[in-house]
Amino acid sequence: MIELQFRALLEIRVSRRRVVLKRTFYRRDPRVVAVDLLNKVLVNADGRSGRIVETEAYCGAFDEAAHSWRGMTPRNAVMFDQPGLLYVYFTYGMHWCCNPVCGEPGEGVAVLLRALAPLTGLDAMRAARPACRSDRDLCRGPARLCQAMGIGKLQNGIDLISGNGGYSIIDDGMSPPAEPVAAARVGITRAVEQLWRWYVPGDPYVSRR
DNA sequence: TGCGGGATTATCT
DNA sequence: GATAATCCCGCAA
Repeated sequence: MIELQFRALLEIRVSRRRVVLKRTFYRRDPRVVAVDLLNKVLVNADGRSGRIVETEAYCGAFDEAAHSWRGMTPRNAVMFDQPGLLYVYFTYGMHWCCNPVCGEPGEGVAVLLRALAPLTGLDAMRAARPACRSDRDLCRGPARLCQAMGIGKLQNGIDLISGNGGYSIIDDGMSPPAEPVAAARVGITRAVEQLWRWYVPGDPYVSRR
């Protein structure tokens, strides 16, 4: 009986989270979503989790640095799909990076997750990143966090809101920082002047200061 | 602590 | 055929 009540409570909580997250992603400018995602928690159902401390917005047709800038291709199709899906892409011949999709279906906008502060499942993260020397570097960088969290080709297109793909983003009550730092995006050659990277000021897990 | 170069392949021109 | 939303290691200081 008690367990049933607990379960019901948990489900209400989870569904509230989903409502919050749906509102976070749906019909919203990726530059707003990028700030909103700071201090939220990326969760793998296997127990690994980390707090999002650095993000970048990619703004579709009017952003020359976005994969979606030239329109839809097989690779970037998920970016044009429903908000709340995860767009995962392969780059530099060996790395995976992940982006929650936001905005309106068809817009092609998303937010690159660039760094996490590891919270739980550190042993699994270390095992997934044998080359990593320091826990500080486990999730400090977009490809590092994917490797640590177990995100790759198979996770392209999973739904973060339902959590059916094994991953979700959770609001555990911590608000985004009052004064997020806006900075230039990393590793791009076009639209470099846009300050569409944001991070938590002073956080040691941010990839570049 | 910080820099420079090599790794390695899907994707698009 | 060139490029890429990067990482890691070695070396210098």
